Amino acid sequence: MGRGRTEMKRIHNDVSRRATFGKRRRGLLKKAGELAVLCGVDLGLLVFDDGGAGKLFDYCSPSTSWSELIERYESITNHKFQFQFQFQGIDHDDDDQQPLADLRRERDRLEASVRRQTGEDLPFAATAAELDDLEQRLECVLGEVREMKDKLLEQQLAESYHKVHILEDQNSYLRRMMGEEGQQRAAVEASSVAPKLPAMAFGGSFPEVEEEELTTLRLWPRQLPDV
Amino acid sequence: MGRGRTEMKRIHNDVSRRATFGKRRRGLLKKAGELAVLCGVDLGLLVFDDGGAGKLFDYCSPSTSWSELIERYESITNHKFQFQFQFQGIDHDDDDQQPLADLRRERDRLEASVRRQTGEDLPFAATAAELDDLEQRLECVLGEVREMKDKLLEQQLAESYHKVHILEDQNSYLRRMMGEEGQQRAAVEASSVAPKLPAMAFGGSFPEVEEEELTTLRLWPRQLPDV
DNA sequence: AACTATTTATAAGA
DNA sequence: TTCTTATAAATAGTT
Repeated sequence: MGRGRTEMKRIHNDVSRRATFGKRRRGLLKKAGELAVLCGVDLGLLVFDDGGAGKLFDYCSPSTSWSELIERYESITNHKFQFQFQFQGIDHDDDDQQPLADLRRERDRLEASVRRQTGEDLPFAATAAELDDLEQRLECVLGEVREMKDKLLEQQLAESYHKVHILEDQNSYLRRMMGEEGQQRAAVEASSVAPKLPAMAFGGSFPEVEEEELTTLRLWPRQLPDV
Repeated sequence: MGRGRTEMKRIHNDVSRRATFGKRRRGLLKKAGELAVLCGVDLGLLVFDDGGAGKLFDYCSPSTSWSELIERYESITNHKFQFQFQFQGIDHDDDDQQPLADLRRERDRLEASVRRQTGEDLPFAATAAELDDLEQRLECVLGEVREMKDKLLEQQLAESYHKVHILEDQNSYLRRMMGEEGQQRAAVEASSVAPKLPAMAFGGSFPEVEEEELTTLRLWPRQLPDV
């Protein structure tokens, strides 16, 4: 797809290969997401970028997780993968983990002190490192969770403001349609939990919010990764 | 691509969903192969067909294998499936294993989602309560990990003090045995770097600490702390 | 990163 | 199902 057909072999020009990688990778991830959503199937896509940063791109369908996918794959293919425990430090480029750094430094100091006194390495070093690693990862995940919670609350708040606005509009329209005598009944608190007004309750004349608008403003668009 | 645009939601008509699944699945697998060949990268695609036969469709680039892909994925995302293994023998009650497994699964899902995340959109639906719960559990586990680490360090420190004490005893005994003339040479600072005293340096007469005692008091028992 | 000429994928129909 | 075809989407080459 493009200007001229593409030979199906490795692109040797470094620049065009990188460009193509970016474009096709994006396309593939998008299509993977589309397939998952349109057909409601579980799938996963893993792409490794060996050049440069050695990044990883992946997609897995919303209803599942990679560990689940792998488990299912294993059970189907009857393969058993041995996962090695490894402790290569994933460098955390962010230096904002000051208390953690302090803790680690303190521990290093203690270990060094003990080594100085005993001339022996700590046989627990592996376990201590494991705990350290575990702690780091937990901190990381906890941070992510908190961030997500913040975002969630923010969006929910925005959404509820939007809902209030819609309800106020409906309310005022309702009052106008019903006239003075029904006003007391219809004047519900806009900010309280208001039951959805039945669409056809007024002979189909009630001005529903446009479906299109509801779609674009809805809280959790099952949007495909725009990667 | 086709006659009319396609709404990106699950196709409800069973026949067209199946047809679309076949077409798009083939297309996706083809494009995955093209990306792998054109750009010379490692990638893998897993698609599960839940309906009917429960078939599995997959592709992985010629230069690699699924087990390798999974290993690389593990090492990059720092997933550890034996994560919970670290807690075995430390957890007192076995009831703690279930929340851990839950936590692990939750974390997998979370990490995948966060990685998928672009811009401000959260690609999966989560309630604030769920995140709250997750946060609490993470905090709890994090607390446990820190506690374990602290206890480890405490224990190691205490044991090193004990060892220092033994060395001091040996040292003073040594001084007594050697008499006044050797005292200067032997009186090393107990807390400084002390070269290991050769056991048989004094004709086998040096009163070694009892082996039995050394065992019970031995500094670094190769076992998990009995926390 | 944007653009656009083309190719490719595929939705609906046969 | 498979083939056909009109049309949407992806993208190669270019700027």
